[in-house]
Amino acid sequence: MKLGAGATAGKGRNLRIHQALARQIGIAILSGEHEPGEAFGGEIEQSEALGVSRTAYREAMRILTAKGLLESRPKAGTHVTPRRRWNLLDPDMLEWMFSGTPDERFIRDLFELRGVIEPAAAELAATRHYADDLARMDEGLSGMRRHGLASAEGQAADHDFHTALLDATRNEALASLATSVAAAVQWTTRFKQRFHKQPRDPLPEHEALRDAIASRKPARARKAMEELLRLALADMPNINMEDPRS
Amino acid sequence: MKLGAGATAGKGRNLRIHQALARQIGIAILSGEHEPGEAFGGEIEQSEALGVSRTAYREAMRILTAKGLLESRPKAGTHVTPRRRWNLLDPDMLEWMFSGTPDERFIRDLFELRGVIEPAAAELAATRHYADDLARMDEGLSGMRRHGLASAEGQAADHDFHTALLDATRNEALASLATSVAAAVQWTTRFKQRFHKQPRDPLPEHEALRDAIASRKPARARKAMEELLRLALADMPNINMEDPRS
DNA sequence: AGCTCAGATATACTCATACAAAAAGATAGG
DNA sequence: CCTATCTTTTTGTATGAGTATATCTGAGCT
Repeated sequence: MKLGAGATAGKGRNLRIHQALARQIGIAILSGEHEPGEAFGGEIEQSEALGVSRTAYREAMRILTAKGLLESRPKAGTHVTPRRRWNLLDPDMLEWMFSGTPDERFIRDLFELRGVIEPAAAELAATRHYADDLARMDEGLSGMRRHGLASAEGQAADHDFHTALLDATRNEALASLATSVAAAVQWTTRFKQRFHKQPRDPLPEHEALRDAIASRKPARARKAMEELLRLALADMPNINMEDPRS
Repeated sequence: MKLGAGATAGKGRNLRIHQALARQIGIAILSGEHEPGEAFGGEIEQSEALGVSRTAYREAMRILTAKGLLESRPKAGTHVTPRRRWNLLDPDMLEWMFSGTPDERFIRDLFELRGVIEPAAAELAATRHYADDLARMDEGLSGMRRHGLASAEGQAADHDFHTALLDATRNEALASLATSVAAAVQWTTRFKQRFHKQPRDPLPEHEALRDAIASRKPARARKAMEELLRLALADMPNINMEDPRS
């Protein structure tokens, strides 16, 4: 089993062996290739099968353990932990999860989380933001205007806008959910691009939101964000927010 | 510099060297002993200074890198990453953060996050919960009744109640915030115990919340959770939710 | 003076091997 | 049948050698 060069188009660049291994095995676990509770083979066996040294293999295991995917004890061996213990909102985990075919149900969950976090964040940002927060949001907006949401630059600008908003809450706990929110945003737009040839331009709502925050109206900011999310959801016809079972 | 046996009373049990090291260094970084951007010494130098092998030291670094605290490149060395990249909501990180004297401002942030997550979660749980979710919540409640919130068992039962509620949302993204919410809950009660000799019993609100969920009334469940949080906040006189700057 | 490129160098990274510690499982004793 | 001890498997730790790569240096060119 080879890894390394261009393992996964787009993101698989220049990773050290232990990182590439962690990514590869992490993706395998997240995609359901290994059941929770399943025992991995011993270190020697596995590292040889993968064609890497025991050192590199062990360092990969440390990474996966740190993210709650594995646990290992002497004599007992290494096992996949129950899903409940996985740090699903970890940035790397999200990247791994979405590197392949993402689970539609988890995208729904993420979008729902976004629906919980962002309206509250908008409200807080409206009262607490500083000038530079607004500047960052405006920069994001102009980037979206310039490049459009079809391009990678435009999507990055969208990302920046939402991250700036979360930072403006002056709440580090909320701000560290930026990656999770960004993942939801990313897949929202990706779905839109997939289903509509001519997707609706979400810029007006973004600007309304920005203005509500700039004028320090918390209630209006929340409403603006909720409207933005409502319209975003409307563009994802295949996502059903009502039924929790797939 | 010694580590190992009983490093931090209460939690420092039976950790392997790499885990103990990661914990120790992680705590040091989180408590501000190392500025973001600061360069660590080389592996050889550091591992010798700590009296451990390079293997163990490197594995500790892998763990800390996985949590976003460090990054390292050949020739450049190992540096502390900017705070914005830290995975503050990672369970281990929370444990490390609260092992010493916790930052009061971050507790405020966590409580605010709780205030965003839990009302929404209560609303969702009311419509989506299954019988076993309710059973778990009831078990938590009876544990709180039996032991009281002054005891460790009672606090664990409280923890279980809130975790069961998050699980009842059938949303894995929300559920994986359980540890963060639990940390906030834990410090809420800890503050209460510290300031009031005879802290108010929060059981009535918990029961009202449970009943609202059991009878599948989303709006009432949200209200009940908001009331619970309002009263909890009232018992923390030193936490000021208005001023974002400490 | 500024830029491009080639080389030197420091540093993390990988590998192989040996040994230590821990914990699950087997075995003997009560 | 339960308890304690011994055995053995598996991860954990240590060490030394060698590799790869990003940064830095400086020469040569524009």
